[in-house]
Amino acid sequence: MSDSAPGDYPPDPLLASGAFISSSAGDGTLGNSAKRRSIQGGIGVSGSGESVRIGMANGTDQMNPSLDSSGHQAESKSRKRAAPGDNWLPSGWRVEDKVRTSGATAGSVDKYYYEPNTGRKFRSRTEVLYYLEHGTSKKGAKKAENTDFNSDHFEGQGSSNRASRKVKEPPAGPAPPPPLDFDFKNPPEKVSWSMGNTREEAWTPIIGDVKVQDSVRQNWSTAFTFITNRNPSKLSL
DNA sequence: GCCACCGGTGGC
DNA sequence: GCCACCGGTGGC
Repeated sequence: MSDSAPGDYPPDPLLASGAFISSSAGDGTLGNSAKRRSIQGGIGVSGSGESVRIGMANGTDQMNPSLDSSGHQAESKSRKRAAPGDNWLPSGWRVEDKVRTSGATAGSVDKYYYEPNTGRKFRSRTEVLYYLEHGTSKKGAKKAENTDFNSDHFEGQGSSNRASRKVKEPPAGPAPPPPLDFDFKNPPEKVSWSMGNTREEAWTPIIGDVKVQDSVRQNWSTAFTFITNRNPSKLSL
């Protein structure tokens, strides 16, 4: 059935920042596959109907206008159904497609988004964007005004996401790390990008002679994703 | 009290 | 008609 290319999953979510690197224009099979709400005859299967993907900017955008002529699926609709794929997801985030197994809507799919560091769960793109902007979820936003910049990044990769009991706003701790950690006022003047070895999908940013940390690069990606999703008109800051 | 899950609908 | 989104609640 599924046949995505074997190399679909980067070894490390931190590497997934392909916002500007479109890998291969050939296999454009992604995106549409999740577009359905099949109601299967056999209900009653318990769990196990889920698939998880790593959030990254997949090379869905084809800058090739003359590739297909069977309909215009441009993104002119930017109200609701604006995200065919998950390209808007900042790198590192996970998406989970959860299939409903009972009830009148059995068979339909719910998407959940997980923040890489805390594992916080979101039910919609709207919620994710809100979180990226405010650093908190709408519901948990009571009076936790914490501008503490906890700049130590974790490696989102650890498989330690499991034992989390309650995933939500830290009741007493500092606010979550700033989702948008990028100094728009002082961007680096020059960045060199190099691809170290062929196996790696990611390019490595270098400023001067110093490699840029992965976490920093990821912040760039997150900021880029957020801005282009949220404030396309304010790109000129 | 929390969380996961389903129901229902507004917008396309 | 399809689908993303969110309200509400049942179960733990």
